Parts: sequence; structure tokens; C-alpha cells
Amino acid sequence: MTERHSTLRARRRAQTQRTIQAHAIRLFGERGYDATTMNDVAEAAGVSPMTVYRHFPTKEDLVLADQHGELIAERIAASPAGQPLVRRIGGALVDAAAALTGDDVAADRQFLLVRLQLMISTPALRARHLDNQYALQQAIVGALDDDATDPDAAFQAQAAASACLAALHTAMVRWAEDDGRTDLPRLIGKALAAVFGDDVIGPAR
Amino acid sequence: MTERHSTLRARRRAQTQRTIQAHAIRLFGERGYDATTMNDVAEAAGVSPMTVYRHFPTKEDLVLADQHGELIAERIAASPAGQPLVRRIGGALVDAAAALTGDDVAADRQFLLVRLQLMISTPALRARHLDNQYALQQAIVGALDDDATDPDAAFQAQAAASACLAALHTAMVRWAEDDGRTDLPRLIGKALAAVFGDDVIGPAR
DNA sequence: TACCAGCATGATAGTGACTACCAAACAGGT
DNA sequence: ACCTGTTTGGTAGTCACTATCATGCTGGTA
Repeated sequence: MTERHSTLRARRRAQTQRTIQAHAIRLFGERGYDATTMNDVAEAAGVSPMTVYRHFPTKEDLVLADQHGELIAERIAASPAGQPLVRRIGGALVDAAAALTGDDVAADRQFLLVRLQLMISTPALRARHLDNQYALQQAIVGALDDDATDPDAAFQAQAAASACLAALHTAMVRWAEDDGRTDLPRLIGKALAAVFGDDVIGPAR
Repeated sequence: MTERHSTLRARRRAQTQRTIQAHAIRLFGERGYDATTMNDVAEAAGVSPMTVYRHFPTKEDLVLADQHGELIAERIAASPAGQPLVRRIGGALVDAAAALTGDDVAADRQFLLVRLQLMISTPALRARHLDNQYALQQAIVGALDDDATDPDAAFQAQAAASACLAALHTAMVRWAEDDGRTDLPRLIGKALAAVFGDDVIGPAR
């Protein structure tokens, strides 16, 4: 139960996950999502189908992993309550996108791009992604913690969060259609600014 | 090939569909969506599983049928292009809701209510529903036919449509949580007015 | 009446995602 | 050398869904 060991196991575990997911994304990109079976993925990754299911409970999880809802919700909850809704939400989204740039986009842009294109074009994946986004929207509304007594405020929060997420989504789709040639966080900032104005979102950082 | 026959057959066909769907919704409500198999539905409806699949290609289609995307898109395309986006979209949604009131809500409110509650609480159904809503959003944006050269206009159209649909969705969820005691079209109008203001949507009809 | 054309339904045998359930291997620490 | 928990593998099943073929029913025709 030493610290060193658990991190060792965790590392091997994470490595196995990366291997499986990498082979899965590659196969999905080559043959298509529906035409690739879980057995194909297992075989390509050199593990048994059971192991694939252990790490990714559903086939969709092979593409849609690691959402960052908590990060965004935290930033929103930490933002001052006095500001307009779209400023609080939009600011958190831009911050989150900037934080992700260091991780995923720069590191493995092609990987992220294929995932995004699969997510857009495959109905099952798109539906799951939209459900994830809906959950994020609910988390955002919850993090706003405005007075819950006013029903109008709830409507406004939902609409504001939805509009911000739509801008984010549209920017990501645009980015994927452009094969990732543009700068993603900047595109997101532009999308938010186009909808809500520069003064609301703040200057692009 | 006479006209009378095709309508007769069409009526029987529609009757079979109604029977199957009614039993399906009832079973889903009683035992839960996941706990009810397609065979259960077929047996309850007194048909073979094949027949169920003929009329409803997927299990989800038993709950999520007859979307009204075309109606909304038509109304938006017919609205004058000069008005603000949210007025064009919101007006079409209120109109559509009013049109549906005559059909579904008054006729079989309980049926609609159970479907809505299933749709909200069952992940698979919610995901499919959100995907349908996304398709509707794209149809709305397409129906706006603003000049496609301006990328900012596209962002704005997406965000406006998303906010309007979010208001609609929130109103429907609220209505379902209230067990359908309130007036649905009016609630939708109130939701849109809360977000965009009475002056934009127009007085509740 | 006998017959024909077309749909609607039905039975059979699959595929593939996913889930128990149990067995084996392989650490890590005593 | 001996446990103990973690990771992995195998087996057999359920269930949604599909392809294919056979059957029956129904409304119109020679």
C-alpha cells in the first residue's frame, strides 16, 4: 500500500488504456466506427475483449473519454456573482479551452481531430456527446447558484449556458472541418465574441 | 391500386403502430425502459417481434416518434428576414407548440407526459432526443438563410437557435416535473419571454 | 368462381455489444 | 516461501437488431 506502488500500477493501467484507445481510434478512423467491432479493437491492442470492457465500459467511451466538466463548473462557481451570466460562463469556457491547449491540442492534435470528426459524423457518438454537453450545461447552471426562487432566472441561466455551449460546439465543428489548421482556443474566443460581443467576453487572451 | 384501399391499409397500419406504441409506453412506465425487452412489447401488443421492428426500427423510436422539425423550419423560412433572430425562431416555436396543443396535449396528455418523463430520465432516450434537437437546430439555422459569407452570423444563428431550444426544453422539463398540471404552450411562451423579453417574442397568444 | 399481385406478418438463424461468473496469473508486502 | 489484492482471461449467456425466406391475407381481375 505504499505510495510508489499504487502510482506504478496506476501508470501501467493508464498505459494499457492509452494503447487500447489509440488502436481503437485508429481503427475507427480507418474502417469506420460501426464497421469496427470490440473484438477487432482487443485484437489490435493485443488484449482480450474482457480487458477492453474493463477499461472502457462502452464502445462509445473509447472515443468520448475525459470530459472536463468539473474544471468548468469550478471556475464558474468561483467567478463573482454580480457579472452577467454570459461573461461568467464564457470566461470559464475560454479559460478551460486555454488550459486544454497545453494538454491535448499541442500534444496530439491529430488524435483529438479524429475523435472530433468521429463524434460529429457518427450518430451514436454525437448523441452521447450531446448528452455529455447537456450534463455540463446542468452543472454550469448549478454552479451559478443564483437565487433558485425566481423561475425566470432559471430559464435565463439555461438559455445563457446553452448559447455559450453552442458557440463552443460550433467553434469545435468549424475547427474539425478546417482539419485543425486554425487555433482552437482563439476560434472559441471569436465565436463567443461574435455572439455576445467583445465587451462581454473580454479581449482574446 | 385504388385510392380507397391504400387509405384503408394505411389506417390499419397506423392502428397497429398505435397499439404497439401504447403497450410499449405503458410497459416502459411500469417496469422501466431498460427492464422491458422488445419481446415483452411484442407479446403485450399481440404481435411478433418482427412486426415491432418493422414499425419501429429501434427501441428508442417507440418513445421518440413524430418530431415536428419540418413545421418549425417552414415557419422560420417564411418569417421576414429583417427581424431579430430570436424573434423569428421563438415565434416559430410558440406557433408550433400551439399547433401541437390541439393534437397531442389535449388528446392524450398522460401519454405525452410519460414519454417526456422517460425521455428525461433514461440516458439512451435523452441522448437520442438531444440529437434530434440538434438536428432541429441545424434545420433552423439552415432555414434562416442569412448570408453565409459572414462567419460571425453563423455563430450568432447557432447560439440564438440553441438558446431558444434550451428555453423550449426547460419549459417541457418543468411541465413534466409538474405532472402536466400547467398549460404547456403558455409555459413555453413564458420561458421565451423570460429569456428574450416580452417585446422580442411578442405577447403570449 | 378461380386466380393473381401486393403487402403485412411470421419464423429462423445469425451478428455484435454487453454482463455475470469463475479461474488463472501476477504483482506487492510479510 | 506465503499470502493478498489487483489485473487479466475464458465461458456462457441476454438482448437489440438484421437478413433471408416462407406464409397468409386482402383487394382487384379474368
